[in-house]
Amino acid sequence: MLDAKLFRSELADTAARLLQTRGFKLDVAKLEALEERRKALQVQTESLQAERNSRSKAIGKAKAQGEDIKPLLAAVDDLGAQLEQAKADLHDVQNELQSIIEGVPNLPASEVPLGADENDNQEISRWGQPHEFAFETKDHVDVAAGLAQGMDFERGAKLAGARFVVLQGAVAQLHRALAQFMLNLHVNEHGYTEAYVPYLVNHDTLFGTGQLPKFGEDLFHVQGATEKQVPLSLIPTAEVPLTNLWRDEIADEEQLPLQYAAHTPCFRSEAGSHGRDTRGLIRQHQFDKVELVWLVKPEDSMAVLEQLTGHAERVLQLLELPYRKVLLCTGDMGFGSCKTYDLEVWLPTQNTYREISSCSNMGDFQARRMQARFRRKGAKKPELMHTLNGSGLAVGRTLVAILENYQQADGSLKIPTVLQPYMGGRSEIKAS
RNA sequence: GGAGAGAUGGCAGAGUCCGGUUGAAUGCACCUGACUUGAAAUCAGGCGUGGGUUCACACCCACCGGGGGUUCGAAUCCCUCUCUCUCCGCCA
Repeated sequence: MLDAKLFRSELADTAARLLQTRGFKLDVAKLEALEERRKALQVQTESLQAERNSRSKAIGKAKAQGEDIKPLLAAVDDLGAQLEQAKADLHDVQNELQSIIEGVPNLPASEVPLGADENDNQEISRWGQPHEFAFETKDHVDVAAGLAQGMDFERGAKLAGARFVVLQGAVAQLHRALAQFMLNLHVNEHGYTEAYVPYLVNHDTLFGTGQLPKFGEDLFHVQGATEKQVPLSLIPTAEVPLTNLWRDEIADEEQLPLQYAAHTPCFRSEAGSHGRDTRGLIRQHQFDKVELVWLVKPEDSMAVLEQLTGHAERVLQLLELPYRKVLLCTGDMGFGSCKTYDLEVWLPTQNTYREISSCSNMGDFQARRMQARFRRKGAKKPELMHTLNGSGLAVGRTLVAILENYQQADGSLKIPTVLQPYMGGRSEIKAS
């Protein structure tokens, strides 16, 4: 959510920037009209309230002194109805304004390249050399099939439906090893606080990070057994619970920065993705991810984005997976982000780089929705924090990358050195 | 699942029965000043959040877990939801 001031004093400029950077059309005339109406109604409502308050006070005083309050009551007779009407009108206008403002994406940072879609993203760097295979490579589905059928999509479909999988044996173990390795790295070496969080969250929480009200159809929603229970939704990423840890709170300056890491499952309905990445583990309704979240002072957030991205890169480097780092253009960035780096891992069978991590500086966009603030030492007014998040990494896609990059001619799989301690010291998974 | 108690400012804790100058006593914490070589102690003052009008000074509105209601007026009365605690039952 952007600062309401941008829709008042700087409306024309804001609209121009949104259109230029995100192709987002702001209805300036409508906003101006609504704002004008809002101002008039709010002034009217508040002055009616002020009048009611003072008259009620007078009645109280008169009554305490034993005077006759009947004439005073009569004088206040029609105030109630007037006030009720003004309140209702104001409420309507404010709701309308609010729903427009809530739907406006964040403004990109000035250094973000202008562009319409992923074709305009800017490659920043590449790390590692894609391995030359002396044999015909199999994709991760086929590699896993040769490892005691460790990846079972038929059974996944039987149990739950399309885009679900069952992992078994050494492949399941490798999946777990990856998550453990990543979480340990971030907690032990990068200073993150490990967190275990709810996988179901309420709508206030989803509003805070920006999933609601606009992107509800990307989520799985859960209704309790009784009508009266509050509706919950499965988290699409641990960013949601981790960032919301500080919703409606004011931190002391010295408590910042806060950094959290969590390994959680993530659930996405993938509505609108029919036919995309239908084969394999790339796009599932349920996948695991190790997520990194920072809550920082505004002046630190850009530097922290570099640091955070570096932490995700470190995972790929230690796993010796070739990747590239991409700065997303204005048109390809997420709704709430002001600057995003994607990390893309090399997949030999697709002969291309595929997204495995996305690291974003959300600026104060989420903090404003959440009212997550901090107070500088000696300052009176609290300020909004900046929030950042990044995958470090998506576990399922990392498993894909390992199956494809570490496959051997005989159908076995080499285990990356750093994972071997998590695999009982084994250096390979034999073909079955 | 059954029975009961509760939710007030950064924290603790009055006020709620009997609605009225209560945005809320008091204590602690915190900030500023005085005293002190410095500190402690003491004294004086300050000290919630969001929003609106205004160039500004300032003024006004809302908020006592959330939502709704009664009333000229609600922290206080009524309904409802959520959460916390105690006891019993059940359970990974």
